[in-house]
Amino acid sequence: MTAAVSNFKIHLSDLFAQALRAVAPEQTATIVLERPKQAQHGDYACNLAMQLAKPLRRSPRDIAQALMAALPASDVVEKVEIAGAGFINVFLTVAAKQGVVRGVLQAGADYGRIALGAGKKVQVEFVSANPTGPLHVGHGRGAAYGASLSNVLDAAGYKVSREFYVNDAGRQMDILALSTWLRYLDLHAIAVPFPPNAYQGDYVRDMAKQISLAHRARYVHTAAEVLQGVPAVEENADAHLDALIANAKKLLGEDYAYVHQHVLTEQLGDCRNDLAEFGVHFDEWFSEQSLFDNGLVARVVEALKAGGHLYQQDGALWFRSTEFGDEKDRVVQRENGLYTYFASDIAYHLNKFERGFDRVINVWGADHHGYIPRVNGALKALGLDSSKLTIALVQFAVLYRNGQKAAMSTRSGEFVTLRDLRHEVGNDATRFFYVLRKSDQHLDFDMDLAKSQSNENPVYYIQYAHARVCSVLQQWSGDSSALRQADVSALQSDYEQTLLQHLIDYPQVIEGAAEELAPHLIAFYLKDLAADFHSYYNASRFLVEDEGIKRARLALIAAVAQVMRNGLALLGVSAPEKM
RNA sequence: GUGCCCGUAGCUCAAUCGGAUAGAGCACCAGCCUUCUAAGCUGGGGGUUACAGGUUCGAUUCCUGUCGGGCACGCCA
Repeated sequence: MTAAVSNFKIHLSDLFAQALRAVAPEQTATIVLERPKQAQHGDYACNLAMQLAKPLRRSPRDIAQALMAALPASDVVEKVEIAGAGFINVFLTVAAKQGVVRGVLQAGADYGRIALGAGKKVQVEFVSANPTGPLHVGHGRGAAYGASLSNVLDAAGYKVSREFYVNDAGRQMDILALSTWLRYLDLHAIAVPFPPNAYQGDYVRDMAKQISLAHRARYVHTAAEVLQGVPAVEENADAHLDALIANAKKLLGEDYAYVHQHVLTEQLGDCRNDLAEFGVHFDEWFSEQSLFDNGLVARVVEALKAGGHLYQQDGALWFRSTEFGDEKDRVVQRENGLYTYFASDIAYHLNKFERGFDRVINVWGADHHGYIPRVNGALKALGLDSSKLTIALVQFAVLYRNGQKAAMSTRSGEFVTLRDLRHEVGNDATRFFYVLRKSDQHLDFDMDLAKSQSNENPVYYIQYAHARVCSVLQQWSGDSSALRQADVSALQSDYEQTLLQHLIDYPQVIEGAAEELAPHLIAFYLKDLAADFHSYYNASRFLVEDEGIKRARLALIAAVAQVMRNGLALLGVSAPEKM
């Protein structure tokens, strides 16, 4: 079992460990305490007796009986029962559970922060979209997941660095630069057919207009020059594009770098603004080009060569990734002398490891899963500890509009952008919807549902609960900070017990979400907490005559609101005081 | 064809790294507002967990096979 965080869990584990030593000193079973689904099974259940049944050759209930007798007394334990096949169910005293209210109110925004990470440095790299156009809804999920995951890890006590890998070195950027230039030529009445595999979006025309406005006819060349030696599109679309790029570089000379830089800066800036509006921020924007500029790509290839992991074939340089479990070997340097994306990616990962992170997490689209073995292989070949690297795969979000799949293709220009989605659905609902599924599950994002009726959005359900608490506290108009010292011994009802236990669970939810890299657990927890609060709200009154009861209940719901704020903050969702 | 992921209520999804009677929302039916927000609550019907075996005290969970769906299999990035 991993390090327990809850005081109750640690305490009870310790008690059971003592009982185990007394009953069966030679046994070393792990002590598992879980929260039963049903309240009648107590607050915590231990299956130790069933684990021991086989090695001890005794019936589970006998062993449970012995363990129970050997269990040291504790002032937080109300009673212990044996149930079912041999479960040992522990019931905590009400007083012990009530203590959580004060704990939450005193810790405030820090309630739920745990020491699991022990200050270890972890890097989370996510989004890392090619800066060749607006982010689309698929990127949005990676952004929401990566940002929420980073927040969760931060709350779990890790020192988190959020990073965006900028693919500014590849062919795609050249295609974007070319696309922009061709649109620019079009503005200057130079008739060159626009290739079908170039970037079609309107944003390309916009950039062309900017350049034209700023530099007039400086980059104009004749159609004959542009098309000189270019093979027909119908023959080979890729060769057609590459030849156009080559001509662009030749004709523009040093100006090509300007166009290239301009479109990169524009798109990256747009991407950064888009993400910032979405509440997604990065500590580092890491340039792929820098890996070439400082020679790290060349160095890493040399290192692999020196280690005997490379070989020459068909004029290209191959990495023997099959030795590390990959399906086939991979090219790191092409016949034309250019390094592959894989080569710069190895260099990038080496760089990550050299920066001294204890753990590196890559958030990738699930379509990249075939890429994992070669990256791990390369790390091993370089003598690095590949277990420090975790790839978190995020399945694509499929957008549905009018009950039909919305086509998404960056080049065709017929896609729905993340920005469109945010504006139509709202940032809160968008962030929440994205992390409402396990990340490796397909996500059907039904826009019509998300934007049509706000009351169908689960995020409003949680926010509404928070707003209700705020409303009650406002009408009470007392000193909220005084609730920290409130006597909460009046909290005895089933509704109140349920809420207390929920609040106690919160740090463990953080722990689980951090360990499993699963921020969706926070979303589900908050839905459950909100549901229990709404039931409580409908069944109880808070602003009652009895001062003691009133203060106890207000303290409880103030604690509930605090945990909601904390949880929603991790997901990047606001907690409005009024709705 | 090979590899990875997935298959749970009519729909969208849960189920505490093997636990007790598989749970929510939506939809459907019936109720609850002259007192703190009805974007809420209460109750009801809904299941051979795709299928067939196996492992053990115990399987939605682990293993094998079949069927069905998604993704990936470039000297692209």
